[in-house]
Amino acid sequence: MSSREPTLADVAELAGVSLTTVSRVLNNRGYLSEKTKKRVKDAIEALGYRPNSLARALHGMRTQTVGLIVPTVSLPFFGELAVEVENALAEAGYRILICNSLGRADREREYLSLLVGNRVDGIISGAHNEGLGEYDTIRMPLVTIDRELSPSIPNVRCANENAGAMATRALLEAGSRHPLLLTSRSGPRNLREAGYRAEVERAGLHARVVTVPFDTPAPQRFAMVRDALDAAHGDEAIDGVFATDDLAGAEVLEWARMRDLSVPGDLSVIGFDGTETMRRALPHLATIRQPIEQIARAAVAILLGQIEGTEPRSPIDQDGAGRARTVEFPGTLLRGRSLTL
Amino acid sequence: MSSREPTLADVAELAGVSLTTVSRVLNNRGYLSEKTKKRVKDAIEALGYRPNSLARALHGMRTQTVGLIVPTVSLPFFGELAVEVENALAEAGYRILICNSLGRADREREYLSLLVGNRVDGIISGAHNEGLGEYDTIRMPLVTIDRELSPSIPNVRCANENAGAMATRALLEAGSRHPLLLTSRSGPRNLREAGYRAEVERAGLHARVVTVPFDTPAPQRFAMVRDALDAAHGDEAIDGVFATDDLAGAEVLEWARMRDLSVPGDLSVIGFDGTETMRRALPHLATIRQPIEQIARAAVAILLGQIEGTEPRSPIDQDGAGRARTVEFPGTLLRGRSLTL
DNA sequence: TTGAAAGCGCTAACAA
DNA sequence: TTGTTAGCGCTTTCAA
Repeated sequence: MSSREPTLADVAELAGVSLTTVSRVLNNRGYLSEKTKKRVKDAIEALGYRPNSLARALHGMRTQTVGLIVPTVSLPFFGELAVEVENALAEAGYRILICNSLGRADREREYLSLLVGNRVDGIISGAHNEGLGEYDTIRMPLVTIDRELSPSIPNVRCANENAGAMATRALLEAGSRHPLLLTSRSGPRNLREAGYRAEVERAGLHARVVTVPFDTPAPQRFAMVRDALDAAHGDEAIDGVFATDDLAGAEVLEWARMRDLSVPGDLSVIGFDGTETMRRALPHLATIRQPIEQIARAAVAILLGQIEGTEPRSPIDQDGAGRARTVEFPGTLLRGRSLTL
Repeated sequence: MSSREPTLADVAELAGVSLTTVSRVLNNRGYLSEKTKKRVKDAIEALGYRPNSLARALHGMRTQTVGLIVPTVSLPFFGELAVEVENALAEAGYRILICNSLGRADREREYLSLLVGNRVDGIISGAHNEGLGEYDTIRMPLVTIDRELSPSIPNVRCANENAGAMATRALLEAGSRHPLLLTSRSGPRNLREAGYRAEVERAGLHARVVTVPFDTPAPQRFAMVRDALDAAHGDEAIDGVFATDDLAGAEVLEWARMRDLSVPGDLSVIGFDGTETMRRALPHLATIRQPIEQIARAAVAILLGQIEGTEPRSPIDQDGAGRARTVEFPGTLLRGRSLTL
């Protein structure tokens, strides 16, 4: 807009000192007389000068910026995760560059490039399309959240398998004999599913898994849930559902209402995540709360340890071998009317 | 990690050409023989070279980055807004730097400084603590979303006053005679409130407004809503509530359940925002949907117009005088079981 | 078709 | 206590 941003030189000229002196005042380094200090500060004030962080970073210094890649901050879990990561970073004087991959590999690839191009000091990824080779190219500190990318990259997450078992147990204790799992992608990498399967088998029951992909667009999504649940229900009456996220849990509740199933009379429901937003929206939905703040803090601590080259001697996990650390935090069962009255 | 990122010089050396040539290949400028082009490209590939955008931007060029300030992306409205803004920007080759002010003036101030320091090309602010003088210092393109900051700064928003009236009318049509407004800050700048008041008066009824600040921490928040509604209800039975955001609407529903008020039998409820997340979580909550995508696109269009110096001759609004444009998009009434069965 | 050299705004030796 | 100077990685005249 109005002309260009003032530079160090402008300040120096106005204050009648050299560039170095201004730089010193800015960084509070070396010996300065109070008088020049004041003169420089006044000049800075008068011009509304703000140091150009790009030039600063170019000098080989840190950018003090960390990239965070998530599927989309519009989902409460990732939104809250982003804010917690931002808070943890802010305490250490770092800032965050948030990237929404939307679950698309091309966007994730692009963002990875962007982050490297912007010389962030490190990356936290909570969204990795499996098989994105680009991560191997990354020459900077990297930590993943939730999904594990590779055994050589530190991973922080909720103890998903335990939590999955906990949720399933809660359904069984509420009397469910035919508990069903509603998740977004089934497979061996789905640890919540593994917990569910283990617990169901232990009870001598059989597992039933229904899948609705995470990134299904809004209009079709509920229809898919409805159809899938209808099909399963016709097969053998569903009397309990463990949905691996709370929004899916909400859809189960809506389905139950449509089909005149009383909750928890005919059907118990438990979700996953326990974000603040979903607690406010549906306080009666039982769920497993992920310790988002702890996860964010641990991820940041590990990353900053790598960046600053001083692996913090944190109490959390330590892997003797060459393998990176994996840190798991337990989830918390939040009971609610959707489970037991 | 492994050593440092490769630079232009590294590529040039490996390819056996000059820096200029590599730069040319990168930017596809000037005449190059196919042979050198290929040699350079191979070298880039081999080294995994990624241009340093900071150095590039330092050269007075655009950073192709726009800052977005919102209270917090953990709230669905702002989360979805951020993603839409990001999408609109991406189409134009720009990226986004998301900042969560958390409603704190100090953090907003800090972020403003950060954005200027990072030489973003422009700022979109959806979170302005009133009376933050810093905005006057901003020498770059600036657009506000929702709340108006100053008449000289373009503002894009939902037609809040109309929408507030629409919501109120919906309650009245559903039979409410004592509709109450639940909002986060009451006052003349609250346009949804203005719409509510106008409609209530037109119907010859009296306005009742209950306030629970936006940034009340989770545990206290519901208690405050409950107490305030209890007090109002004891005063004169509430038979309708217009909550100026859907999460507050959800709390009203919860309060009604606690107090054994049937919805919509005893009490009609309508919220505001209509985000995808809240539609999934509470599809039966009537609401006014804000056209988030349109808002985001318009804000980006206006901002890029300023940045690129070609005010797009958009159909939307045009202000003859020196005042900036204000763009309003209508909200949409989404009926639901909380209003009428 | 290619290269040499200056400079973007800043920091950091090295002098004075 | 302050200033001079040489880069950081890149783009861009101006020459060749």
